[in-house]
Amino acid sequence: MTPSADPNLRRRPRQARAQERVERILDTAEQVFAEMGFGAATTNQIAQQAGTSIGSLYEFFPNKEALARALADRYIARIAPVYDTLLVDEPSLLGSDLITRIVESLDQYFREHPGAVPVLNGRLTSPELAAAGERLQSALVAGIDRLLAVRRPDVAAEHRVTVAAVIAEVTRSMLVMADQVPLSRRRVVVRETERMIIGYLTETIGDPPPSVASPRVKAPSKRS
Amino acid sequence: MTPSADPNLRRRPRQARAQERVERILDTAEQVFAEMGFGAATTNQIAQQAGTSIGSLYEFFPNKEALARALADRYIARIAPVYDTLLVDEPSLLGSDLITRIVESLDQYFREHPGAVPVLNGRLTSPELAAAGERLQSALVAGIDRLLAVRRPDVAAEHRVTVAAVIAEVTRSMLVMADQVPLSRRRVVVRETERMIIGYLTETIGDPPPSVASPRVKAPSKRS
DNA sequence: CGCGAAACCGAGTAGTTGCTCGGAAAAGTC
DNA sequence: GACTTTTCCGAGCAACTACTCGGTTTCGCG
Repeated sequence: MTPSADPNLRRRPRQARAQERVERILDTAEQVFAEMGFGAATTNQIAQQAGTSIGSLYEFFPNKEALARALADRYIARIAPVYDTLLVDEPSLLGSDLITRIVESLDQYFREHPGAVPVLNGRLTSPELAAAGERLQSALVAGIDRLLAVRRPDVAAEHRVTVAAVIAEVTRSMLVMADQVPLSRRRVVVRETERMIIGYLTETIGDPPPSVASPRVKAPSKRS
Repeated sequence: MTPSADPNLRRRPRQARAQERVERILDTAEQVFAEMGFGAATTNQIAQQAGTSIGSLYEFFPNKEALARALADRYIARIAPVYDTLLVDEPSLLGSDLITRIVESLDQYFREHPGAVPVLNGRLTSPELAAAGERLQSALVAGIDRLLAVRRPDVAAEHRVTVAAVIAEVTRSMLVMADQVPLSRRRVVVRETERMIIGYLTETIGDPPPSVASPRVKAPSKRS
């Protein structure tokens, strides 16, 4: 069985030892790309820092760009399930709770996968990685747009997509900021992000959907 | 008078011809750094694309990093007056008008100096340029914080600086987004940015709207 | 003009980079 | 064990990089 050959790999690692090595190379590449940018990073350094040899690196990866591509693919694959659960609608949730869920989940993901931040941030100067970041962001916009469409079918599509894009962008940039702030302030920043977006959403589109025949919803009294 | 020798220049250009050349080199470097990142950019390409020779480039700039440093300094110098007028308080202005002024002025600046966007964006992988971007952002945070302090001396300083940082970050990221969006939608994005920040500010710190009730912004053909 | 200073040039240099290749070691299979 | 396949290695190569240098052209000014 050939599980669809990866075009980013010159040869698929068959033994566990080699698979781990490939992963370790990717982990290191992620780190080095984030530190000095794609252009300035050297494959020799990546290999050495990954505790292997350039020979081994090029045994599996045909060239430097393939490294970036494989990295990008890995991000997409890893974050896909998060997006899937995130962007599935649950009618029992208020709009504001939806925002909270999105922001909190992404924040948690970034805490657990620090290397993903530069990708979302767009700080990695490589066409492949930049494209991956944009794909991720587009998926987020589309998902939020879908959620909005379900809740407020009366809002014009054009306006809706603008709102979705704004929400996605603020989410992204604020979470990146939260990631760079001292750990003790991280929660504060995340909460401010949620407050800001919820305020914007409410004012823009009108959070409580009175017209829709929605089953009653619990109203957690949270705000001031 | 000797206007304090520039440490980024190996020799100061004395003739107009040379000064223009230096500027052109900086303009090109800005463009090339933005396109491919500092690490991947080559000085030979910069020289060629600037319509000059590497010899001339190195006649004035001692090395590649100095190029980035000079570029950073030029940004700081160019944007300083904008910040100065922006962040000076005018008591006649409402808080919301202050926000509008800040966002509009920065947007105008970015429209007139497209090369500045990547710097603010943090997309330029060079310690010097990244530091310049951060300095700019810090200045913006400090300025907003000052404005807030004057208007709401009762708000705790710690909270105030958080709010200022949030406002500055959203301003930055949204203006970068506005810059990358089709020109026809740019105004829309800028306006949404203002609405969002004003809403956040009002809710957070309670902007006292003395006379007029808060203007219900843009509710196009939809009732709630 | 003339002449010194400033500006300009680009082939060349030392060093670095991405990447190859032949062979040694380890793992899998019988 | 013996034989095959996979994995690993790192010296070395062609290409490219940042940067130099000696020489030429242009400017400023009397």
